[in-house]
Amino acid sequence: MAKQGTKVTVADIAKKAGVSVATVSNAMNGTGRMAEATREKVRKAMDELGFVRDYSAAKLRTGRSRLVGVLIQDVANPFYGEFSATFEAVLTRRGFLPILANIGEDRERQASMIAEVLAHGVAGMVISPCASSIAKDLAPIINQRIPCVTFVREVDGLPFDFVGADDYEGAALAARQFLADGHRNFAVIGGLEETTTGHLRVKGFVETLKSEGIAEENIHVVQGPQSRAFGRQGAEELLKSGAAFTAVFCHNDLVAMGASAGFIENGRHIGKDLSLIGFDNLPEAELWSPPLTSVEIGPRSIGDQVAEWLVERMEGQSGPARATRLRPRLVVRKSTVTA
Amino acid sequence: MAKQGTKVTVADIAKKAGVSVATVSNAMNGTGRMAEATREKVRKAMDELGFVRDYSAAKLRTGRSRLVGVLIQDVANPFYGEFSATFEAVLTRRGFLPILANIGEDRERQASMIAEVLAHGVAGMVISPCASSIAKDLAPIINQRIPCVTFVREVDGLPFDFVGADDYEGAALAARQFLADGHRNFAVIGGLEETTTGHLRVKGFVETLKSEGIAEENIHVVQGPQSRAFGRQGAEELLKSGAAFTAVFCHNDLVAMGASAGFIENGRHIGKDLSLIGFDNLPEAELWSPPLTSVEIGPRSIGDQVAEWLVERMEGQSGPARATRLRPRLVVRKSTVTA
DNA sequence: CTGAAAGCGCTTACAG
DNA sequence: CTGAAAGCGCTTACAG
Repeated sequence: MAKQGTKVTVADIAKKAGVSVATVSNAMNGTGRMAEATREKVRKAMDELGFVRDYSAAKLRTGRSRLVGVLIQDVANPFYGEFSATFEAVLTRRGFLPILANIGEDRERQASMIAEVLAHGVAGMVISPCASSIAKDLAPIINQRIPCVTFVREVDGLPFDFVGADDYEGAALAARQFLADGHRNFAVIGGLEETTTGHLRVKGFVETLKSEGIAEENIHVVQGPQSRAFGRQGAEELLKSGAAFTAVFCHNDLVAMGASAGFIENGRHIGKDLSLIGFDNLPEAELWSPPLTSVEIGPRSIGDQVAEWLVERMEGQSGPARATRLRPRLVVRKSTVTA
Repeated sequence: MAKQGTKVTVADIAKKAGVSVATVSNAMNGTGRMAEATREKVRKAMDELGFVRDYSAAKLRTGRSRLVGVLIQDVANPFYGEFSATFEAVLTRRGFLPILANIGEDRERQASMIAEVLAHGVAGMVISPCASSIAKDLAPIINQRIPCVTFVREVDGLPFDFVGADDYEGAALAARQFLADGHRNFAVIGGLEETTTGHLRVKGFVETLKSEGIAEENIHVVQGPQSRAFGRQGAEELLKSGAAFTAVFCHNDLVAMGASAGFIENGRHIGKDLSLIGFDNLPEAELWSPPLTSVEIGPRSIGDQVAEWLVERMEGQSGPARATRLRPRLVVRKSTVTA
């Protein structure tokens, strides 16, 4: 059935089907009008010759591509895994395919991956910028005039749509829950201060507590990378400092899971003598023991919104840059108890 | 600095630098020999004009591409997330970029994603085939003569390299641990029988027990999708059946985490009256409460090996298809106790 | 090294 | 619908 060896082109299909190359192209792309019988003839010829179209030739001719760049911190981080899965589902449904690159927290790698992805001629791009990014780092995307949506982490001065969560409010929800449960001594295992998420979550938590009369010396903050390892390390640091606290807010669920292990190993009992709140409400949060109270922001909602906006832009919609911060929701489970 | 509007081509660079297009191309690709001063002139012109090379044009001309297709079940599954991160790291270091597509357990989607990825002119492809796949499903890859490595799930009759884990032996390790701990009544929450992993893990576990004198009626098996949700459902089914068991082997850690929640909600105590073993040793296993005993097979080792073999093939290495099943290792933690 | 040219496989404007 | 042709931006063989 499939011809092997030399490449099958639209010209071969045209000859086989007894039509012009223009008709083959139109049949493939659903452009122009044509009798159903003609379309069927073309389809049959393609099948018989084992035709595989060549998007890179089409891209060269039209300037249009069906590839989309996705630059994230690390796809092994479950938050970005969930995001990517949703984003990919929407994009492939629309006929696009994602090119994925992990950039870590490395501005140099981010720059070189932006360049690589652009060189592949993507139709659009989405990026959650690495820590300490500034607008200039993303300039090549602007110069290429391709649509881009940033997400999760915001960078000032960019002409791109942004989709994130209301990090400040999410942290405030955690603070209010702890206060309602009667806690008076707090700790935070926060994310990197050089990211908007890291900064805003610590800020939202601390400011909310202070506005309710909690003194600064009763709020102990450590900050670092948003990883399981740092969660555990943060827990150990807090314990070693001798600080008194009964309620711990973590940058995200990964950090909370690491912290949970760190606290338990050192004799604390989550959901008994220690309350713990995470962020993201990953699938594991519900299954955790005890089930983890978490601020839900929905990587899947973010993925959907990012994909929608990017597709709109790729389809030519113009207008000023939009920004949305999805409303968080606190999912209370057994890791939080009254003081 | 960067010219906006019209596209900057090698011809523009050549004119600006006062060299030929051949020299520009050679400078870009490190081909031919040339004075360092010439190379520098070209680099400078590229910078000043904001040149972005066009791989799709190069691909059309040479037939060679720097894109690689990655077809997996679901990147939101942490196992595939870890795999993808490792694979991506190796591939980008070698100058390739991955196109990622999730195929679920859907043969039709698998077929259409294979076609899409091929149409983008990838230099190679890696795929963990969906359940019930047969060799014919992957025929388009063979016809296109592009290198391919399959992994995790094996399909008979394919001329591709395969990288997986020794699933049978991994399950046997779990069985032997339970036996050594004195258990006599067992349950399995297995994966889909239509995948080699699902089939071999159940088989390895059950056969090992039987060979040690355990009767079939003391081994209760349920099988289904390798998800958290099925883990919980499987736990509930097993409890409802009234079967007696003190040791449960799960297809993987995701299933084990779901099962863990299901058992705990129904009054069982993991690491006390119930022993639990997972598979994959995800980062969460160590942090779980109680820490989860798991068969380690290493998505990262698999990612490394798949990437190495694919790159070798893309660089032209021929020879018969290779297959390796990485040796599993049981990581014993507190979710397993003596009966 | 230069310079001029061909050609990869498409899409599309054009005349019929 | 056909048919013939141009051209997207590269790489590369060729003669110098």
